[in-house]
Amino acid sequence: MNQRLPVQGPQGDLLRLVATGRAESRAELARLSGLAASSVSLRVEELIDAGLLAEEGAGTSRGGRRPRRLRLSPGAGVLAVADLGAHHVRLGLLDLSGDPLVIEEHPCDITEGPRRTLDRIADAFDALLTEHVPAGVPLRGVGTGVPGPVDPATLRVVTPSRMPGWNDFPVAEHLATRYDLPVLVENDANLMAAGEARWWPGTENLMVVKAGTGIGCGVIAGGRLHRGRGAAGDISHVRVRSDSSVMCACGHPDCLEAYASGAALMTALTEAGIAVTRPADIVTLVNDAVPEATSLVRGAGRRMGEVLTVLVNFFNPDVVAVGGSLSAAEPLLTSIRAAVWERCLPLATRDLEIAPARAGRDAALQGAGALLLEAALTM
Amino acid sequence: MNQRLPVQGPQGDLLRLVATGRAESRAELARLSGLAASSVSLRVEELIDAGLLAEEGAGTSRGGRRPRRLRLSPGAGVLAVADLGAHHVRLGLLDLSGDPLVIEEHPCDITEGPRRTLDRIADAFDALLTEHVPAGVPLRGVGTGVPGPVDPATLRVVTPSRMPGWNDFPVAEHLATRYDLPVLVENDANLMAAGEARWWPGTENLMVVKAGTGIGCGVIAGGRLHRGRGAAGDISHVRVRSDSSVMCACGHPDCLEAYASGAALMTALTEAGIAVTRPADIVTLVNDAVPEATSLVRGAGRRMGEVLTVLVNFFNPDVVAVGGSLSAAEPLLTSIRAAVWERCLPLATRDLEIAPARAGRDAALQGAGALLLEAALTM
DNA sequence: CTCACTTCCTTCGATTTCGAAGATAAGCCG
DNA sequence: CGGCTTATCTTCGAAATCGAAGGAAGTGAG
Repeated sequence: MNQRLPVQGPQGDLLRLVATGRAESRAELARLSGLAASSVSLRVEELIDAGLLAEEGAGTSRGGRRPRRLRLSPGAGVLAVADLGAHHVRLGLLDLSGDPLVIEEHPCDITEGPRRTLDRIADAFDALLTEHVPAGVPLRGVGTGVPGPVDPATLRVVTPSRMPGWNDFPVAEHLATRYDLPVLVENDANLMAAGEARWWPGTENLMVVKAGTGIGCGVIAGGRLHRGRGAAGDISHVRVRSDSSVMCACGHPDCLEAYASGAALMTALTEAGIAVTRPADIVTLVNDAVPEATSLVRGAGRRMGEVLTVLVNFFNPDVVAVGGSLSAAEPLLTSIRAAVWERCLPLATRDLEIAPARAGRDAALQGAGALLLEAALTM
Repeated sequence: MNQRLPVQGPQGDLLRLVATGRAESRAELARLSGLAASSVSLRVEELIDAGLLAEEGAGTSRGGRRPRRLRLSPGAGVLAVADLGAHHVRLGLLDLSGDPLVIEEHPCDITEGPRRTLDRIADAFDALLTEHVPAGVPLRGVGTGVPGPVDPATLRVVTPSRMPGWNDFPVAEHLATRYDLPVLVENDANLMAAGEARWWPGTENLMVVKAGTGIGCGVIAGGRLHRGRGAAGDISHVRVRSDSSVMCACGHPDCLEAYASGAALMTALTEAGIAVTRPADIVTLVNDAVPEATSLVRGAGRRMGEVLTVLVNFFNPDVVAVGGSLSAAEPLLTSIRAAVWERCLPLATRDLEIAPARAGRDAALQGAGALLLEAALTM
């Protein structure tokens, strides 16, 4: 089950081009890889013989002979990916194109510490593999998202605020002892950004904002995930303008999170005598036109927009995608847009799109697949 | 004089590695290019025969035989680069390693419009070429920085605020009619960032802040210049927190530029009855311990730091380099640091360096050389 | 329908690149 | 000084890659 991919050389490039959906025929592979068409044919032949690629019907003509469409063979392998949240873990299996085979969600308490949590995930992987993957189809890589910063150099979790016992734990190494395979460990917002990027083809610079219980943000710069030193994308502890002064858990006053996160909105609603237990409840209230909820969401959007103004001027992205459970509340996006359009430089907003996230609930898992694929097919 | 470089294939890679200073010997070339040592030797032989590379003595041993040091041949060619400011143009010739051969500064009024300005620059180039470059040494590329946003797709200047007559002018095309060569047109802050990056080897993510008459910023993300859609790096029109309210030229209140730019400081000093005509005068006043000047610079630094706080959390760079004429005033950097350290996430500032820019006055020209080289040796 | 044209893919000899082995030139150390 | 180690660079047969030519399979115009 641990058979390595025979993809050291140019074959890896070809496989990756097909896996990521960038190429579907030998001709496209030749164009994108820079190899001669004849070499592509030879390599593709080998990949088909190795059971990694498969021919599947014909594509649409571009004015000449129709291309023979190439796909990753279903037997080429699977990836096991997880997205660890505070109380739940979402995990599943993907094929090598990053498309989901099976995804499920389990309750899970990260305060149990890294070992138990990771072992639970691995057990769940094993169960899914036995049930859904025929014998002989190899597992090609394992990846997980964690709700905290990850040092990209060591793949350890660093100074996570809500993950007691995880600080400096070598997550990747621990998983690698159980799976002798490429292992990916990444912050959940970063994974979400990587997943969302698949839904915006051609978009080189993308910001993905996750408005849920907290406020997360992932960044795609130049088509690649921007990690910085592992902490990139934090926008929740930016100081916002405000009349009063609210202390944030981080010890500073007036953080965005203290005003605009789902948690902050829930607190405010509860204080107003309106019962909510999850951010999704806020969306329901807004849809039911409860004025307090709508007004709060508007304020949250305006404050997020205010922060995004700075970042849009600076980063000048093509797209700002807004996801997370709160994003289902219409007024959020509207007021973010209003704030950004009003205050940003015209040049920065000229072609800017501020839009709902497209990837849906499995964004992070899709992102894990995309990154893992790159890793698994590069070595 | 317009002989193209014979560098389509892997030879281009090798030449680029030598030109950018990343490799100095055949062995290093082999390690960095991924080619076999034997292939490298063959290619290098050809490049030497073509007069592009030259052997120059021996390098230092790493424990075995000493490498034969490779350099770009002085006859390999030159680049002509300019950095256009509001009242001056700084221009010169570089060798293919990006090192300056000759640099001079002319007064120049960009309000004369693009044609006359660019023709003046080209005339100056021609004069320098006749005087400083032996016949037979070809010009390999031409580049210029402009004090406004450049659309990376069309290489036109777009909606520049202080360049009347330049809007949408095809700068690159105009230069290309005179020089049948690779042409580079780029925003000046971006060039400065590209130039500064040469002085921070190994630094993948870098912000360069230029504190002069205005406030500019260039961004290196993942080792490459981040352009966004052409407007990236603007930080001058970010709203800062303030008690009073000052209107900025852009039409919005309380822009950073209205408080912390050299122009704003000069206005404030003049109003206080202290005569200044250039940002450099402010530095003199600070060095002479004039309290009003020092206090103003401190305030400017604090406000810049406030804005940088947001960006450091978001972008999580390795280095923030502060340049521009105001950066010579000690208190500026100090108060920027204080603001960032105080408010940023510990994780983001853990390994952050906020330091004076290293590249000096010719940063933009060096950047033009670096980018142009990439362009000239890639095609 | 025919014919010109485009695109996709393969065949095959020429060229490039590789990689193992060896030659060359140092440093280290007793 | 003279082996021993390390590193750089070259030689040469094997393997991969290229590119021109051509066959295959489509489109579209007359």
